[in-house]
Amino acid sequence: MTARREENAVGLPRNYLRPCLLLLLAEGTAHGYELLEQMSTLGIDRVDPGGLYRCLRAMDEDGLVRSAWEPSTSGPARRTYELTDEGRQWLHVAAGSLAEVVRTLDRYHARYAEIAERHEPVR
Amino acid sequence: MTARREENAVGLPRNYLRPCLLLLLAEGTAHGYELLEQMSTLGIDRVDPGGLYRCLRAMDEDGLVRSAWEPSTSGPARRTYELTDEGRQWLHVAAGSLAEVVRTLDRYHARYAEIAERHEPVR
DNA sequence: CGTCGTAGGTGCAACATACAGATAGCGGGT
DNA sequence: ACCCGCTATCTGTATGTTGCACCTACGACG
Repeated sequence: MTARREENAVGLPRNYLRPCLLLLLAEGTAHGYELLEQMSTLGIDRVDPGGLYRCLRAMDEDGLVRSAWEPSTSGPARRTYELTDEGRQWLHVAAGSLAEVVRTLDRYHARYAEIAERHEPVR
Repeated sequence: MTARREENAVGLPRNYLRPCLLLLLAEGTAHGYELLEQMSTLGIDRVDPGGLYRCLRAMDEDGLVRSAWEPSTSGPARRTYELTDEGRQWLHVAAGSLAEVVRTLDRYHARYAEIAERHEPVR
């Protein structure tokens, strides 16, 4: 039970993190913590740092990004991530998929509106 | 490893099945197998029957739908599902959440288009 | 009788995500 | 010197959602 985060709510697409990170990296090289903060500008707050770093490493292994340790002048060392050509391609594909999702969801909504009308007469 | 079903592609929202079934049921009482076939009209092909029936039973337990066995004249017995008021409410909420998802995805796309422009100059 | 179409169902493994820490460097305050 | 808070990365584990592979059962048709 444990009242989980929120009674099974419908949420963002599966595997949404990857396209988000790729987009941010397409806008410019960055390191993990920076990306973590910028995620909120994409409409996601409360990103799990663990998941984010794991995702970055997975993308590194998949060759979508290239990483390099950057000795910091102050504070702990940071790993900067740079998008590869393959990553850019992947981003393009993902953007297409997301557009497809939007189309599907629009169809859903149109259909929902139709039946909702029947319940709430024109005011 | 097992060659993963499909290179981790980005897909539809989490828990999308529920809102879909609720919408179809809002259009009229139906039984599982019927819903299974109608799912394709919502843009989802290849729905897993197991998952669908499980989802229906879960919604029944949650009070979103009411089910009744219908003795069939020919073929196996079928269980018909009817939307409850609570289910209708839930559908409304879910539709709102999905609209929110679309808004988020639109923002994503706008931002993607901006950087894509830089790579493909105006032709 | 075998097989097809209808109808509902179980069990399990893989995967994605959430939660909860651990570690570690640096700077500021006391 | 010590702790605290901020930056920064990472691990371990529980939980939830999905997909895959099956199984049962009824009726009709050849």
